[in-house]
Amino acid sequence: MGLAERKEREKNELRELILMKAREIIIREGQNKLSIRKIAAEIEYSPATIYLYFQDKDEILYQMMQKGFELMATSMEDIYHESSPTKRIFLIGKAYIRFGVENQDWYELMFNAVSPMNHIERCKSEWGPGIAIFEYLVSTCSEAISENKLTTLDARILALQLWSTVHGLVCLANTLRLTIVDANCEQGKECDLLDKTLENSMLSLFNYIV
Amino acid sequence: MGLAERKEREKNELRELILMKAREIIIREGQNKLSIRKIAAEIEYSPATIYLYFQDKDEILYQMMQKGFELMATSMEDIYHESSPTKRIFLIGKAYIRFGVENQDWYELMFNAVSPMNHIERCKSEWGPGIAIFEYLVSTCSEAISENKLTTLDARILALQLWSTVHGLVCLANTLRLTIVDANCEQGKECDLLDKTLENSMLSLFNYIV
DNA sequence: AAAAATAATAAACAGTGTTTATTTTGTCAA
DNA sequence: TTGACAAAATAAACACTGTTTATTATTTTT
Repeated sequence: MGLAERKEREKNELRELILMKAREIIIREGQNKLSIRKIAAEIEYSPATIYLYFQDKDEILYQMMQKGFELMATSMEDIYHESSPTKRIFLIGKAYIRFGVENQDWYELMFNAVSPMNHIERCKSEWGPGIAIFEYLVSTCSEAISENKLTTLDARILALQLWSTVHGLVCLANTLRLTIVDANCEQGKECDLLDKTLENSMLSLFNYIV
Repeated sequence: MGLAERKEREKNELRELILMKAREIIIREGQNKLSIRKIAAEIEYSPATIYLYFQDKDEILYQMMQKGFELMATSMEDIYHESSPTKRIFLIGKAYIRFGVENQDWYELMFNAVSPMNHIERCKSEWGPGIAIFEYLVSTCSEAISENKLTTLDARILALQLWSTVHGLVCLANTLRLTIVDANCEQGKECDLLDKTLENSMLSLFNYIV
């Protein structure tokens, strides 16, 4: 008697519909324009209904964050083909920055927003995809370190250095701080400064061996 | 006839009172709890009155940002005594991170918030104190480069590398991303990872000469 | 003292997230 | 098929938010 299953399926379908619409709104109007009431209006349910499927707005944002990680993962797929770990790190950095400036709302959600993290407090150690990306970077750093015989370097610290650099760059760019420091670097468009700084960071981090 | 002056003074006094209360609220309850109505209640005026002294909330946030820069500047005062530019850069980095994690709300306003920047759009090139700090870093980098005879380095790029790294670290720490990646690094308290990464960055950025 | 200018406000508008009590809908046994 | 029960959906309210407008109170000037 597939009744319970059907019920379950229907519940999941509405859950997915809510997330889908939320995604559409974020893409169309930006993250800060997303509201429970707007989702409700678009799926033609009352706002209260959404609370039968999600604990609160934070949980929706948390789910959106997960979707963002999926997006990022697919945008980085072709990098894995690169065999040289050093070059791979460079490509990861470039792709990371690219994703960050081209998907500002997702990026904000994934790496800057605190409200979806409030939700994590409850279901501890659930920032899975985020950790996965970082751990991938760590192991790539390990490979690169042994390839370049830079035994003095700690892979974890190196990974964090890289992450901080690109994260810092993306944040500064997205919040218009680079525009101010360097007028040539306008929001949205490809910015030399970003690439140049990343390149320099790579060079110095690998002790000018690259 | 000091009437116009008195009027002007009174107007400025209320302006300052508004900013003072806003500051108190931010310190007491955090930036996202700051509201026009709360300020109004605390200064015992109606919310509408505030709009006679400030265009909108963004302008208040912008003014708060300026206060934040003053705060940061005073917290960095003793660094100027250091004569070695290389050491000075390191001290700036440490002080920057320290300020960032200890004054999260100010930091958010100064280096991450977009809404006060909306206000900048109107009164272009007004992120003065922010630029000042960056330019100070650039010139310190220049000194350090010539001191260490690293003529291949561009002072501006180097400054941006440094800024990105510390900014990235502060952001990751403040938004709980470091907590997740490294369980030993809890919010608020001094975190080894921050210092270690900064140290490593300094080492690599200066080509292991330091 | 009357007129003009300035300052302050009450009330409304259009939003926000969330909760509670109520109503509608669907399921299942008698 | 009908009545009982459970599940799903909602209307309405609560407590907020930023901002505007028309009105009232105060102060200055004539």
